[in-house]
Amino acid sequence: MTTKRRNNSQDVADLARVSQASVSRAFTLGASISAKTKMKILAAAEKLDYQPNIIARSLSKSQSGLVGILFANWDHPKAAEILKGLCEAITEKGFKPVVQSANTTESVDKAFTDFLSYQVDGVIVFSISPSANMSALCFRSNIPIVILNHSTPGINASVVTIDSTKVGRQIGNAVLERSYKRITIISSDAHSQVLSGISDALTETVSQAPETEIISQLTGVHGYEAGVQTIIDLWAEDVKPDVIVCTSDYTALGILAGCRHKLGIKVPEELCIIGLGDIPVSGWKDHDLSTVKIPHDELVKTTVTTLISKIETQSMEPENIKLDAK
Amino acid sequence: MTTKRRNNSQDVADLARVSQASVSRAFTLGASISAKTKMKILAAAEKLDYQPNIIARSLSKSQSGLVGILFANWDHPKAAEILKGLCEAITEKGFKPVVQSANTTESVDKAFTDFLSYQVDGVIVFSISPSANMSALCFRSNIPIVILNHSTPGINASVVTIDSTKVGRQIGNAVLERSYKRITIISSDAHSQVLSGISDALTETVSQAPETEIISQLTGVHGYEAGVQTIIDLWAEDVKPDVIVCTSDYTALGILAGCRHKLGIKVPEELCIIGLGDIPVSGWKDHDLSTVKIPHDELVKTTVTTLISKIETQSMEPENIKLDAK
DNA sequence: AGTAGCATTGCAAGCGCATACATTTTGTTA
DNA sequence: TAACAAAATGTATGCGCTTGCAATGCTACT
Repeated sequence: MTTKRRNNSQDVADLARVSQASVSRAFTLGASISAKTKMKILAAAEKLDYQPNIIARSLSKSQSGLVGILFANWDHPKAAEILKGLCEAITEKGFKPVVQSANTTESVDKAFTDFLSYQVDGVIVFSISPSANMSALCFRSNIPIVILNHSTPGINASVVTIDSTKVGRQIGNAVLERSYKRITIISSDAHSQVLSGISDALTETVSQAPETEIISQLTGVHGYEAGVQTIIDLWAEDVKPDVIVCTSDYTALGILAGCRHKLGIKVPEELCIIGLGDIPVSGWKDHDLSTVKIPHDELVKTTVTTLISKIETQSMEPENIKLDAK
Repeated sequence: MTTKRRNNSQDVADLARVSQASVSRAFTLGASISAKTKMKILAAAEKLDYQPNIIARSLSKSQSGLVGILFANWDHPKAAEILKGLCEAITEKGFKPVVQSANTTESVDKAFTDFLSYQVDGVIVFSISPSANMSALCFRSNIPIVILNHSTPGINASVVTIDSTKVGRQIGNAVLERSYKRITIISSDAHSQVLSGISDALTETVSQAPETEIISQLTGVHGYEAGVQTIIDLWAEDVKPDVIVCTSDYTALGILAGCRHKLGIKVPEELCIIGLGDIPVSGWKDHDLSTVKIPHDELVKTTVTTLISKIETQSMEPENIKLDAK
């Protein structure tokens, strides 16, 4: 079977008895063209299944309308929601998202060079940072980068995160209000900026109450099973906090299960568990967790808005945007 | 700030003192070029931050290397995993995924025309079907479509699904083996092919055992809360199955919670709950569900492989591929 | 040395569209 | 109705790359 060529603007022009340029104008918003010929052209286009070839348009306008999304953390409880939000917001702004998955340094670099090849107009990075090399390259090429949910100092890129210091203070205040005394912090990622922000602010806040203290801090605990094990270990070592602050809701659920089914600890009577992340499960009736709500939707929208505005203004100024959590 | 033009192949050619065509060949696998000049060109390219402009390449080769992913069901428990799998598999094959979100008829059509504009080489559709119009248009334009996890007859597209008939038989056999007598089927999507396949095969299988029957079948039940309510309603109406087959694991969890916390029904002693979907929660220790495992990974890989092979062979033959579940 | 045969390289013509510029048409005003 | 401004259209070029074809360089063999 011979592959029949797609119809192009010239074909439409011939059918409508106008010049190719007019066809182009008919499909360009605000171009100088009369209503009458525009009608004629659109009719002809319809008849020929014609759609402007955006690849060609991209080439001649030297901007592709593509936004690269580099997605690292697919295990994030809200991964689907976040990606959906990004894609929809990007589409709504008249761009198209090209998604790449990457989590090692090499694959991130590879993804970035691919993005450059595809002439993306901007890049959104989720839960990871590009190498200094790549961010510099993008900077030279005038391609703005916005990083969501991860912050690395010294990168030529804008960053959108939650205000972890504020979250830490909020948790701290909540803890003080309820007169808890012994705090344990459990997190998965030891190097997370969010963690250290929370940890610092929490430490500072509770330091004002003489009898309240952080009795232990564990990192590298990730997921449900690990949560179960962790709480068992803590009790075995006789480390018994009355509040546990947990940076992942899944882990929080594991801790909860461990308390109830293995150790017979009453939650929330004997032990209060505070999670961070707002996974849907946590709202279910048979669990009782306190959760810090992260405004993912707002984070996502802000990210896209920031990027698009940078694309349109050709601005490469790095911005640092922090949103409040609840 | 004046936007400096990205370097192009001519710039590299000038620096390396060769023709522009040679630069192109240096970046084309298997092109006729000597090792020596290739080195020289690559060095020059490196120096200039040069990356071939894939947009231009696409235009001249009239194939974009883009694959459209139309993603409808972001609430699917494995949405992130599936999308990740699709993106990675597509990238691995040397293509790039462009993701669109759509669930209404109009937005699907819009997404498809966008895909056509972007000259995608193929389209993957998840959990929804394109309109007959669009599939016909793609057919005329030689753009293969593969639909994952949804089947609509009479569409010019290939379909990859699980073999629901076989799943239905498997469940049926399991039910018979354990001598359950009264079956209730609960599903979210009334029009799902998967459901009817399971339902039919299950009906047929259990019809061989005289005392076993399907006592009720509910559709439109979706999510945890709905599951809780449903089981309460059933018991209130004195409809008391000893097995519930549930096409969504979230709903299954709701039913489970309802049994245990609201009605005091012992699971699995008094009632067996069978879920379909394999969400991670279901493996947790404090739940006891039977789950039909769906080989998402295999489905995803098969989908991509099928699409790419169609792209490369220019084949528009619709295929119907069914995989086994466990 | 001469030359056939092959590997390299250069040349130039597109790919489909946008757009600066030239040209024609339309509308406006005296 | 002439004269001129504004709007509409056509013409021609370029975006950066691939690729058919022609020209060149090289090897091997007589």
